[in-house]
Amino acid sequence: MAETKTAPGVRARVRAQLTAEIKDLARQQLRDVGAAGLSLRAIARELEMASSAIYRYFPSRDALLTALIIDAYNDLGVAVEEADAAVDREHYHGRWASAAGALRSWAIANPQQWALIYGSPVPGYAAPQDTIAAASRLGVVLLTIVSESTATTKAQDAKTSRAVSAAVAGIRNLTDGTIADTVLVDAVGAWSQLIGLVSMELFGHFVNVVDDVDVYYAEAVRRLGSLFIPST
Amino acid sequence: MAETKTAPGVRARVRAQLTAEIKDLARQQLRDVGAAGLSLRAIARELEMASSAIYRYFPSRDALLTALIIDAYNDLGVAVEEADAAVDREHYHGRWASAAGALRSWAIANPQQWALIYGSPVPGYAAPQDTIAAASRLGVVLLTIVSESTATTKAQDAKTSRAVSAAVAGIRNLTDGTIADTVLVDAVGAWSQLIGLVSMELFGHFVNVVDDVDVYYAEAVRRLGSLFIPST
DNA sequence: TCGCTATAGAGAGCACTGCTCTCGTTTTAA
DNA sequence: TTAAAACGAGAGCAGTGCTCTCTATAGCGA
Repeated sequence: MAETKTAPGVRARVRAQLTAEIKDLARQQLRDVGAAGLSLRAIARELEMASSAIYRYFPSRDALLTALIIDAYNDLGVAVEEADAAVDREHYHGRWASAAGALRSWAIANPQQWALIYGSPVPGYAAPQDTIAAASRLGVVLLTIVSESTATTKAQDAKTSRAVSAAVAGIRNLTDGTIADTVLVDAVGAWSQLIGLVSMELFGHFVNVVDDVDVYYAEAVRRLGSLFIPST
Repeated sequence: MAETKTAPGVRARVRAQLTAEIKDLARQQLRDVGAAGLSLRAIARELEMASSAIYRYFPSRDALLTALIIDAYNDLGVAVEEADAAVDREHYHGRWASAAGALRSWAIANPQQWALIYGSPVPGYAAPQDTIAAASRLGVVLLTIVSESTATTKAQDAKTSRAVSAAVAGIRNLTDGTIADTVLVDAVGAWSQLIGLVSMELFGHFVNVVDDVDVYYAEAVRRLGSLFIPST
């Protein structure tokens, strides 16, 4: 005996914490010098350990970035989910506005992480399978709002072609399947527009174009929502 | 006499050509390894010159990238301008579809250059003033189509708030100023949506979402255009 | 035509990067 | 208690952007 029993894996615990510490420092570096300037050696230096030791926790720089990407997807997903959940279920316009607002707020608060997930794919072009689950959270929220809001009016005839219907078949997996094709097309368009609006703002394309982005974004979201959400 | 008169600057000519050669090799490297992997030394190696000699032509790696960015903006601008010009002036829906189609076609043909201009800002966050002229070409084309198409129906009352009107004041510089506020808001939204759609596709966010992007994009563009272009 | 100056290129070198390999040490599991 | 797995350190390799110094030369004015 005398096994001191330092919990199932005192080593695993310190490992998890050190892993988190590395990611925190990486995020801090992201803020300071951007993804391009993220340096494993600098992180090791700040941790006062040999640079080679970092590789016990992340096998490569890209692996660290991938971990940060997944975290960012989940972070954003949670933010938008909570914003949606904070509004009365029947108030679809409110839910849409709340979710869209949370999207932009999160992006402004974490611009480098936004760039990580919606900017150019940083590594050689590696979109690991691990990310897709986390990545779909945002889409699920937005599509669900649209889907639920139109559930009562689904009798409208969808006069899109069969080709269009097939083109958006994949996205049906994220909905309950009862949504009309025309609405689905508009919803994906609206989704893309939100991403576009936020990216344009954060990446500097709205300079000398849109002066008061707060006001403009709110108006754009409102008009966007009124396209497919039946007026109350 | 006997001045051999080797043209005003034989040296300037070879310099211009070498500069172009460097940019060509850089674009090639962009295609192969992406912006992150672009290496001045590798270019110098292929040119069979000392790495330090490259700095006679571009003072830094970022300067090279900036030059490529400006070229990309102009390239894209020309492509969209030509697509617009190829359609009968009065056929606004056709012009819109043609311009939007050219936008996506160019992006698919030059994905790395698209990433350069609409992805995350690669350098430390330097948006040089030189780029803004080239960058606005796309916006001018899109806004002009919308502006001209609604010129005949500008009598519609713009029931947006004064705040919204002020928010989009900057963009009026790119139009003739007679466009209604509501249309302006929609036009900037449509513009952003096009950027968003193409970025989503190129950056891999449409995997398992939109299966036939060709068909979907065409439909999205059509529906987008019908928002603010009066039906023929 | 001559000579001076701006320009082009070469080479060495600095500080930095990601990553690998080896070698002790320590924790864990059998 | 012992063998195995995990950990950290250090040296080292190949590569990077960029700077400095040096030499040759092309193009200009006198």
